[in-house]
Amino acid sequence: MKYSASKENYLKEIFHLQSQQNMVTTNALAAALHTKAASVTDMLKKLKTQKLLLYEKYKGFKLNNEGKKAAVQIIRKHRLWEFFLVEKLQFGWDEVHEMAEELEHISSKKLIDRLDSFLDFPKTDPHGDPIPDCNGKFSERRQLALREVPINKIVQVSAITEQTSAMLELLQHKNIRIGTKLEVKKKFPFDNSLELKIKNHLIITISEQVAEKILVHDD
Amino acid sequence: MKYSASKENYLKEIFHLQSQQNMVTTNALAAALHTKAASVTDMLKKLKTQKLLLYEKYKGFKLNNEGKKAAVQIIRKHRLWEFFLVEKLQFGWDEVHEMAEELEHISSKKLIDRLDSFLDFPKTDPHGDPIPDCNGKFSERRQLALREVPINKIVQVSAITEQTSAMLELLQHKNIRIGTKLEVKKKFPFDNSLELKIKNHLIITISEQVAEKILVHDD
DNA sequence: GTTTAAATTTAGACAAATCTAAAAAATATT
DNA sequence: AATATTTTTTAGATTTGTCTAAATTTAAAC
Repeated sequence: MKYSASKENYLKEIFHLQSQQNMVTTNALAAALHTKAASVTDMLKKLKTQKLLLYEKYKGFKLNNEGKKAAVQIIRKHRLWEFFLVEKLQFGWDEVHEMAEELEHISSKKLIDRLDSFLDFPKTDPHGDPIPDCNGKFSERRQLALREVPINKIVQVSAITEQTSAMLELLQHKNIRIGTKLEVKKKFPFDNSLELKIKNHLIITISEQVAEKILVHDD
Repeated sequence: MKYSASKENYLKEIFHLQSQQNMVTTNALAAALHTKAASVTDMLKKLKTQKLLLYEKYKGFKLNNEGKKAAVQIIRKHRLWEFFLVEKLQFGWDEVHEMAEELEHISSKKLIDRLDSFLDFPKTDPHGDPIPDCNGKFSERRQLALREVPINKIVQVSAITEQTSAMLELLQHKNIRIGTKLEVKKKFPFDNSLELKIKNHLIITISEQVAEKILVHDD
């Protein structure tokens, strides 16, 4: 039930790669973990012995249910800590990843469930990625780009697809972050810019380039 | 500037032992760390090489300034995390130590300084031990047992000298914890029990046995 | 002041996680 | 199909932190 930080990093990374492309290769995993293929092979054998992974030499590998469950718990921790760092300690998106990489290995399940409650059960992390609940379930909501949202519909920001500091600066200035409630009040066909109402009072304008990078979901 | 979790545990424990008895022995350190004397000797050599420790074979050892500075930073982290766990995540005193043992090894100084600020710069942890500030300074205040406090003087609870769960239960019931403001309204010479005013309104009674275990300082 | 006991250190081994360099298997190329 | 290339795995070494058992030093007892 408790794994080393290194094993947890492997589990998490395999989970990510395997949900993107269904074929995960030794080399790809090595690259993602900034390590060497030989080290990956070594670890795969250990994870297989611990029954977290299905693995046949030269043939490929993937997480079994046990492995996936473990990976999801690590992802939950990572994203909850990121949320905490941004929401409570006032860090920017771009600063929190490394810290969360350490915090995600804190073992106590009770701690993370209390943190979840303290943060009021957030559904997405500051980058907009979904946070699984304490049973490992992701609540999936249909996301769409802000520029596709109909006029006068209230939506909530769930993700930003471009995570640059230039974007962060712009959004901070305009008071937009994950969880912000918005309503599109006007669309200008000339340049596809939008006028938004934020939190029921402020009116701001954003450009087409920004509007297509902001993903939202129903309120 | 960054040390392994294991080294940090050694530094912290040497610091504690050396501030209690000025002679720290290999065996005492081994016992405190639940390890063996041989392992301690091995580590002492490494800490000496890293110039954190003054060490002469068979003669003894102690932290130098560098080592003390490092130890204090770890103690700061441990105590701030304990405070966070109790104050924000609603854990009891008796539950937080193990979790803090892990959290204290999270490396970011910026994180811990932000946490300090978020918690409003607490001066003592939930066990009443002082929390050093971001420069490593302990703010020392004169403490005295509650039974020694003069009538009608407002004081603040700074420590409980007996950390049992029976004591915790009693104090939780009576709404007393670290930081609580108190005023002794009456002393009964018959049994040395006290009547206290808590937070300017509630009047409660505590026994002599309890009153001698509660340390307070000026408000 | 020897001898005995206790504390400390060394020597050698082990587990986890990593690496380099070489071997083996699977793919791709002609 | 035979050869070349890429991918993956093995073999053996390294680092960190630990251990046991034996040796050494210091302290205590007689």
